[in-house]
Amino acid sequence: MALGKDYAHQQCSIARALEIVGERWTLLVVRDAFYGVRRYSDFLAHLGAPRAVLAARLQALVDAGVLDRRRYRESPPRDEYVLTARGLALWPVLWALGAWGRAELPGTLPMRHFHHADCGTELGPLGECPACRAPVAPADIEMRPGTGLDPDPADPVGRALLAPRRLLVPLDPTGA
Amino acid sequence: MALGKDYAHQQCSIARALEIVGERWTLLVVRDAFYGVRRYSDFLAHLGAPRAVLAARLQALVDAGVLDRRRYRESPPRDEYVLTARGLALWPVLWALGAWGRAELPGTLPMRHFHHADCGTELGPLGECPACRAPVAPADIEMRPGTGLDPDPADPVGRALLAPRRLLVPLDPTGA
DNA sequence: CTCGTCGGTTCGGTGATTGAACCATGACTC
DNA sequence: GAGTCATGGTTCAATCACCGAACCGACGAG
Repeated sequence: MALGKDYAHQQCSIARALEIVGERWTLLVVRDAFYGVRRYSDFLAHLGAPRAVLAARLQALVDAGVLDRRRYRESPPRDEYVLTARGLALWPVLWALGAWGRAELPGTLPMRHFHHADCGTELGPLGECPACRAPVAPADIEMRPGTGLDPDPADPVGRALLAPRRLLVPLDPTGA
Repeated sequence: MALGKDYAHQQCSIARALEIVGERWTLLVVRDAFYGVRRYSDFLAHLGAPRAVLAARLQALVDAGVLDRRRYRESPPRDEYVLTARGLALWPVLWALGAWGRAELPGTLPMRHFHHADCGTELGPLGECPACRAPVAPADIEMRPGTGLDPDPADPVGRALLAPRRLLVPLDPTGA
């Protein structure tokens, strides 16, 4: 989108945030990173985005300091993309979007449920734990499948994400 | 973006939300609606988006039930775009984006401050009132200019938004 | 009757996105 | 060491969205 050019004159933190995460596919890449996806091929399989776009988005997110690209194996050389602290701080944005989609867009069953891993309570509308009355960090959230989820997705990443799992735990589609 | 086509297979509330508000300019239109902007020409002056794009976004938001288009004068016929309940529910999304931009993107002064109108306390990072310890509805938020704001914007809408004002109160650029 | 405003639509040019094909590296197999 | 496969991209033509500028119709004012 080349947002930097067009939103530059906007005197607004929202516009500045959208310059970074407002492009097509970008927030879905970040969402998958929270779900534990780390590798190019897994993002590709789960998102269905064109390869060139995915490569551009990953690079832009690394440049923006949202993702960190790091070598996890030397031979053959393989890199993975991991959320930085700045990327982890995007969780409230994803939560707010998901909560709005669940509450305001009719005609669908719940896709995924999010629980406070420590106590098992399902998170409230603001992403907080109603039992502990405190905000819950992404690392302390357990994701469980809902009734609206396709029980047999075509891609291996989607299948691996059917199991209850904690956010941010690295995904291994082959092991599922 | 024609998101409906491409995100359709995504089993995710976030993706469904982005189908509606994920396009370029869309969330900035909604932001301006919270600031009190209601008329086509005011959106145009404040956003700087191309006229055709703005018309398409307004229509899409009306179709999605986020904005309501209603006649406020018969002669000459004039319509205004007002947030519906579904649109008002988007406030947490805008707040989360703005909070992330303020906290994580370095090198700028605060643009705007948001206070609980009832008690005057500045809102906390989750959009809640630290004094009252409760979430604050958009209608109860007062917006005050920050030091990072351009003190003399070119467009009349930007000038009208320099004064402290409550969210959702209709904007009248000519009266400022 | 002319001018100005408002709320758009239309238009040609430019830039981004898409799907498909291709490629480089390294491991694994025979 | 030749062939094959997996990974992680890049390249390419075609399409689509976006852009700025111009135009248009309804209406009111002078």
